[in-house]
Amino acid sequence: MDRTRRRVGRPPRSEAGDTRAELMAAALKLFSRNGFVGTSIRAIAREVGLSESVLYSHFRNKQDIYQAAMRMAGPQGAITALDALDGLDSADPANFLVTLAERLFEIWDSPQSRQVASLLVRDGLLHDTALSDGIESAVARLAEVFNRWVAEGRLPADLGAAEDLAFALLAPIAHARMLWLHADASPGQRRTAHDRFVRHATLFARVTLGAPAPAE
Amino acid sequence: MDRTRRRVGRPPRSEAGDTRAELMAAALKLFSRNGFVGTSIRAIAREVGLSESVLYSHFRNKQDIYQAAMRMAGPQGAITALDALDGLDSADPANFLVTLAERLFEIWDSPQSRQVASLLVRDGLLHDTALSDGIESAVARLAEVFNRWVAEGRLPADLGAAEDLAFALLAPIAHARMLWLHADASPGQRRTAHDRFVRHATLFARVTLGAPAPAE
DNA sequence: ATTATCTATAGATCTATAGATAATGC
DNA sequence: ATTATCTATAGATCTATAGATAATGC
Repeated sequence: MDRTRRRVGRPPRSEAGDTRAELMAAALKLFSRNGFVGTSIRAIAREVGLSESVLYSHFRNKQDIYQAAMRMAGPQGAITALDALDGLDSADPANFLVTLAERLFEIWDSPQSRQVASLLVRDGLLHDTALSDGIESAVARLAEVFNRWVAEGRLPADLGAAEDLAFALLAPIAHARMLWLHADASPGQRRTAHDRFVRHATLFARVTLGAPAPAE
Repeated sequence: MDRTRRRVGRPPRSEAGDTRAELMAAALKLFSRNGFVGTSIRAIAREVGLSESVLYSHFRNKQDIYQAAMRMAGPQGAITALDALDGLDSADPANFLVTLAERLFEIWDSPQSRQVASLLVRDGLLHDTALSDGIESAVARLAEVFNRWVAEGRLPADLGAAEDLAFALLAPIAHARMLWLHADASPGQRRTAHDRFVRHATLFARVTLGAPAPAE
């Protein structure tokens, strides 16, 4: 990351790294901290220790760097977590819900996911359909699980619409993510997030299923 | 807002408006849309139809405009809504909760509140303590109400910590606000937000109080 | 010959200031 | 005299390009 200033000309093999990947990581870091307009090509190059013109041999323009960085970070969302838990949902509902919260925490606590969260929030992507679509489809996906539970008699039918229940479980977790799992969250903030994730899932399980929460 | 280009010199009385207020409103609008760094002094001046140098006779610098605009918009938060409902909480708990959701919607649906929401989300204020402190104190304030209800036998004592319950009610509402009650939300998005606010409060009341929701 | 870097620079902003100009209110 | 605006401009960035330079791989 912090190479010393190079001399003119192509650097020798021994000093070569994966420049493109380093540039994308630096870009994601700075974009997430200062936003798209708040981050200059120059600043990204300086972060990696290169001249700014080198970015134009790897990317077409600033927008292209942004897109490449977002593609690299990938969409590690709630849907992924739900898919991974597919086998577990027929076993113990309360355990499923708390495990889901734990799983979401693990995914969203990684440095890169936290940078993506900051970036989503910053650059209008929040107000783009990207994030709200993500929430909507995760809610719909979880609602299917709840409907199945109702059909199987594992969940009372008179609580309310499955979609409303799914929103009531996921929205506080998504909210805690945005508040406390961002790019430069302190260890304390990350603990707060974890605490909120688990306590909310536990409360939700107890109130809707009438069961005590499983031991952590 | 869209005055034609003025001629040199102080404008006659007939054309004078409240320039300072117009500048702050324009600044809030543009900051909320494009962020602090994404908004130039020049753009704010052009929005009001004045030369950019006029901003320096009303404000010290760009940062000063930002602060003035935020102060003008004011902190119309959940605490305000809770205070306004103070008399109601001893009457009908379910009604109190749904009324709170309606009240929060009214406050946060105004154009200026929506601009503030966008701005909070954009310029790191989300990651500043400002917003998370706001949530924390609103949660604490509502938890007091819940504790009183438990003491009065209006709310079952075995549901969980009052603070967790308060978070479970408020976080989805705050989340829906950030997703759908932003600066340039469509009428459809604003309806979605209202729908979410009310449906969540209704569900929450039914599940925790065991009572049917009051008619809207 | 190709690739990965560099230096230098054009042209477009942007913030902020200096100083001119014309209306207002005493 | 004071106030509210204007024009003009200095100085600092920023994006993007042109062209030089040195290592690599055939």
